[in-house]
Amino acid sequence: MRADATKNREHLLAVAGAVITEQGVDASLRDIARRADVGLATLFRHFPTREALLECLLHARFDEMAARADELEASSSPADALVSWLHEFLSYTHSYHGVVASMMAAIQDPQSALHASCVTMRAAGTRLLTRAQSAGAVRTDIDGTDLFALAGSLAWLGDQPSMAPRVDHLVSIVVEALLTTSAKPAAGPSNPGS
Amino acid sequence: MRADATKNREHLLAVAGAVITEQGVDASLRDIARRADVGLATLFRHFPTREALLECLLHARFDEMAARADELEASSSPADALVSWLHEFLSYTHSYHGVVASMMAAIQDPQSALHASCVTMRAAGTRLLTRAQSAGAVRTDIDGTDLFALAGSLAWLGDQPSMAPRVDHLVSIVVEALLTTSAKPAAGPSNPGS
DNA sequence: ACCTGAACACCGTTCAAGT
DNA sequence: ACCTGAACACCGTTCAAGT
Repeated sequence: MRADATKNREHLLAVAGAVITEQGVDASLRDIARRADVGLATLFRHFPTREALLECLLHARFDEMAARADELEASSSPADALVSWLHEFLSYTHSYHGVVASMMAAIQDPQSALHASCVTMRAAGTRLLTRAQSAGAVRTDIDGTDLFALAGSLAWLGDQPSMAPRVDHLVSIVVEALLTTSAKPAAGPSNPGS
Repeated sequence: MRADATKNREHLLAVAGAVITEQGVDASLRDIARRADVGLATLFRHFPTREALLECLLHARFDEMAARADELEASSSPADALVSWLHEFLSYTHSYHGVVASMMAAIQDPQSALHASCVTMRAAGTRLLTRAQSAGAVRTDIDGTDLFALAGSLAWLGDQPSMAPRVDHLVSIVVEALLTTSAKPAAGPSNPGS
């Protein structure tokens, strides 16, 4: 790649990151090119689709999230690791308005530039989920895609200004529904002590 | 209103209903006017905003949903009424792709043409929720807006083609989290038979 | 009183023409 | 090899001009 091309590409990514953080994933591509002082067609050749641009922006953080799952797997209890990771997923997606819709579309479209990253993300969550299920900490009637769906729907809720303040509360209710240890300790003492 | 105006208005509503059912709430208004064989400006004067058009399309069904809540209140147990109503809410919103996002925005914007209808809808759900809570059938740490949020997030999930098949399962999990009677019968024999 | 075509400022996408 | 301006077909919104 020619030197000016690399420079354009990097500058475009920086500007796109700022604009999308500010306006969401449906921000005007024309506006991004304009702010980057670059021809619109230049943006399109570097990133042939909006999703290709998104992928370059998100790739690093997606990998971090996968690595974070490994860390949590080593350092926390199965249930805590899963719950912590879910919270980090939510706070991350919250910084790019509308990104969950793109992720939901990409996860089942192998043609999408975002596909691989989403599969990686789902795999990381699935790892934590199955570990928690093996430990008997989480109900076994859901799989990694169900977890992905629940996380996505809660993330979407966080994108709605009217509902954002209540998301933490609703997350705790959904988490409680997943954990088998929430056996209503007050209700019945099935096996309380050792 | 002049006779031709009424005719235009009704024809526009019929066409808009068809197009939006087909393409979702973000369908092109220009396309709707075109299919209705009417000038674009005519559509704009009858319905000054997209939400005003949506409101006219949804109003009747919103009222039906509120009436349906009353019926269920009279005919079913508190828990069954709430769960049935939630399912009807989901199957209804499913027929207008993207409508839940509009509802979430409208519920806290009194300026929105959709505001009143959404408040009515939330009130209907709240009625069933508080009845179930009074009967001790549903957890008391959520209110009508939480219910609206959960219903909305599940409806959004149903709009995502990749996740639609799993929504029923996830709904049942969320419902179980709301009901206080879901004391995990398989886990511990607290009170199995009579 | 109501309708309409045209204008305006946007958008994503493509491509011939430049260097 | 890379960039760009201009063209194209869209979009929502507005308004002067028609009947």
